[in-house]
Amino acid sequence: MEQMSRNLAFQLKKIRQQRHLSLDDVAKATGVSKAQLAQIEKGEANPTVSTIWKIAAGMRISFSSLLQPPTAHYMRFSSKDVPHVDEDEGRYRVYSIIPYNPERGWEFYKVEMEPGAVSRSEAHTEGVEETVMLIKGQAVISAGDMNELLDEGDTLVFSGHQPHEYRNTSEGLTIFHLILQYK
Amino acid sequence: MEQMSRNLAFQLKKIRQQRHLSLDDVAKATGVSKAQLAQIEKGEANPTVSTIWKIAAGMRISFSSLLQPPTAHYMRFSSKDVPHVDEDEGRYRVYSIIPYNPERGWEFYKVEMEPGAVSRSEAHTEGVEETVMLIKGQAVISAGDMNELLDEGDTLVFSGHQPHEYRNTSEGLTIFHLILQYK
DNA sequence: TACAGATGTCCGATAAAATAAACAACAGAA
DNA sequence: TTCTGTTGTTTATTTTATCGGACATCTGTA
Repeated sequence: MEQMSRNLAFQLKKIRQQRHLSLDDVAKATGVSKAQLAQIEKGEANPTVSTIWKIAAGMRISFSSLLQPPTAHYMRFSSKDVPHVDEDEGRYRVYSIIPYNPERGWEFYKVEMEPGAVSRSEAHTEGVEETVMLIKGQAVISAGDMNELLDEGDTLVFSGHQPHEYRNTSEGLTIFHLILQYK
Repeated sequence: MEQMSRNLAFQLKKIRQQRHLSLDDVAKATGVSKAQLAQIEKGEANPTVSTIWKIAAGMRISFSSLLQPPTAHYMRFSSKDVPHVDEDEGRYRVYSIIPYNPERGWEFYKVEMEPGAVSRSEAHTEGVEETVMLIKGQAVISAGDMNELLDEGDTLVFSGHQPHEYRNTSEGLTIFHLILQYK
């Protein structure tokens, strides 16, 4: 969420400086007060859509150019404090490595399954694509008429639009990475 | 402005109904209050970016899909109350037919020039492209080393990144359409 | 130096966005 | 019918986005 404010702050300041405009100039061109513009450029604001509209219209730019994240940027997700959810009485553990982000459109999980653990998922609405990369152990993934056994190094891509099931068929811990791609 | 609210209203309601969710469901998934969601779906709200972020993230959709205007829609601009600006002592008249819109990225003008009228424009910042379609009369358009004479039916496209000039070289009124394309 | 203009920041007041809770309308089930 | 749960709407309250104006800082100029 304040991811957005940072992008906005960066892009607005960049465009304003590229055009050699002062805050007063932009305020005059957009109808947004100088104070508010200053707050936005410092990333300390949470503007309304009408404010963003005024800025985009006044500056003759698109929304996307205002909301785009700065290029050549990187982001690190620490292995500490990764939120996780348990199923099947703690024998199926899901770690959210990269949470969903509207700009990105996908999310990334690490999953650990104890021997014999099972997880069932309802059908996700419309176009969700699941990508499973098996790191350690063995798992069977079923959906409709699909029934695939994955060993270490195997990767499976399938549509999540129907109910599906993950099952650890090995004697030990099974670990895999999971990407959920939306829309 | 409230163009935005309408799009948002339409798209959110559409997605919610496609997925057979109630306002309570969406409220739980996004962390945005039911009351606010109801207002948004009715187009009576002016949400903040953080609210939109929460909705997009919770519903696993992108911003663009939330802000896109409904397809198969049309919009009429009446010839009445078209705002216009005068230059060169009223001998150069600019009518704003379609004002700039951040989703569209361009704007549309009708221009009327009395005989001998001249208009000079400063260089527009960065990537502005001008398209002139001459409807009636005759005009010379100059920019840098370009110097083009346009007759009825002629069209000229050029970059507006340097100072340029419009001049009516005919004996009568000259009329042309002008599209300004940004970015 | 003093001055004037321009720039970005800060502050109090106000309008409005967001929430939680109460409410009405409606459904299906006993 | 009555009851119970689910839906969307409305209301009251809190929170905050926005504005206008005051302020401090820094120019370049006389």
